[in-house]
Amino acid sequence: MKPRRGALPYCVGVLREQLSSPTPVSLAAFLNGHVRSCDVLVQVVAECEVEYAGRALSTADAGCYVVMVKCDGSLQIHGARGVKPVNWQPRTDDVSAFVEEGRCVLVASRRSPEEVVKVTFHDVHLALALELEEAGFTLSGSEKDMQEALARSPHVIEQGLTVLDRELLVGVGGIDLYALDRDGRLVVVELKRARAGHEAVHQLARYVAAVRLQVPHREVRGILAAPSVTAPAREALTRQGLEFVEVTALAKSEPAAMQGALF
Amino acid sequence: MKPRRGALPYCVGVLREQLSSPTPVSLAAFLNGHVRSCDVLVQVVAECEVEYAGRALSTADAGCYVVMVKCDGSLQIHGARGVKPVNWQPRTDDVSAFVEEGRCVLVASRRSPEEVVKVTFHDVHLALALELEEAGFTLSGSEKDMQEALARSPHVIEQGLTVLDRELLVGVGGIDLYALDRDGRLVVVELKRARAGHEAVHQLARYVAAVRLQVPHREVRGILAAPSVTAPAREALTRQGLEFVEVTALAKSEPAAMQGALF
DNA sequence: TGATAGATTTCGAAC
DNA sequence: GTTCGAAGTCTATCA
Repeated sequence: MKPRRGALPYCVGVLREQLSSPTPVSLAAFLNGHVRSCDVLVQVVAECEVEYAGRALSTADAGCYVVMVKCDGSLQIHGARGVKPVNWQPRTDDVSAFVEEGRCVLVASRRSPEEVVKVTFHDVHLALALELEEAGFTLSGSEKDMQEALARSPHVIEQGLTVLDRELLVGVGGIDLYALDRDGRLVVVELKRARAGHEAVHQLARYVAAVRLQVPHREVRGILAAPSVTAPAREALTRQGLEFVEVTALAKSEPAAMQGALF
Repeated sequence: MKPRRGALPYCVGVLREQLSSPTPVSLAAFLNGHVRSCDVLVQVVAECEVEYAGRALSTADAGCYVVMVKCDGSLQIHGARGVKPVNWQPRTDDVSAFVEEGRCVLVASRRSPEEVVKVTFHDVHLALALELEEAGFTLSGSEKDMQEALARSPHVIEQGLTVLDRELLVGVGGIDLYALDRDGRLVVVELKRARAGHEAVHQLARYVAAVRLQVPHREVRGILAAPSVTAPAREALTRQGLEFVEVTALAKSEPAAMQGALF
């Protein structure tokens, strides 16, 4: 790595390069040099304005933001508040910087959908190139985990339930759990990892209708399995002759143990 | 601002404070001193591991991440790829740092839902406190804009249409546009800024049913207005005696002009 | 490539 | 606080 104007002496290891108050030319060179480099995350803290054109149009007035370009070409511009960036681009086909009218401009574009984010830098306070490491990540408690757990222990939903299939496709969309109750009736189970609203009821109703259409001679039950339901959703269930069963998303011991470990 | 161990000389303006390779004690002091300060965004680049317990459970193995805490208490931990952080917490009730077994630990928690994110710092490369500025932001092309435009020019949907109401509440949810056609029939219009799927059809059907219930003696039409529909959604519309009208989300001239301005 | 559904969705508005 | 729906949602999966 050759040192640049404004580069600091401790640019080793994770911190590949740091520029303090770079000129537009050196910022553009810095950006073009590091963007999309393997495992390098580029960050610029600057007064800048941001324009977006694509599925919608937006303008962020000149203000101080943190601009982040990751090695996969994703771009995000963070303001003072919120997890969500002010502007972003999850995938880009091209990210490049240039100097225009004495200012460094970063343009990130993608086709399909055709979109552009343009960042015009005014005062640049800091530019960093960081070399991050990928590390293992595990998540549990998704709907998929819940489905696997209930497929192993269907009695949690109802005594005598036998699972016939998971992710059974009926027309469009898939039935989370397709089962047989103790009386030989078909059971369509729709799972929700969190409180269920009427969309969940609608989904369940669609699947039940699809099964009834395919198997007209059999009785078909519909069960919404979730940790809780909203009141209107429960009414909708009752109205349509569907059922609700309370199931907790995570094994009860797990979160408690985790909470204990954290405090 | 009093200078800390490792603080750099150019800590003025936007860059409130910068620490290079701080000790666990100084990092904890730094975090507790800056977190939730007005307009201050705190960032730490470090080898760390992250645990999350709440709606789900997750663990990120020790690796190099960018940890960001904004002044509203939101937390996000970014890895090398993607706009989405590895871990995050959109709202927190408490963010605090302390030293545990010789390591700085950051804990961000919230009640309702009860959630905790714990970051254990190993090697800390950089810690920044940045003072960001809020600036104006405008977005156009949202469904709300579309609704306003169509309320002004309902003939775009159909000749002779008269808008009676917008966001009319019927039971749960609101009718985007409630209108009267040239023959005096009531018209429920559901808008979508992007391609509409069967959820949009379901929404429309619910609203139409609600209006028919409230006004049993009147004929009620249902129109889905969107730039396009999926094939299954179109079938569902036909099946339920509902209609589709193609409306483009943005005025055709706008995006083209914007694109031109950007390149 | 298109369609569907999940997501620790986030975010904001209405009640 | 609850409920609901939009979002520039994003992302993975499957036909």
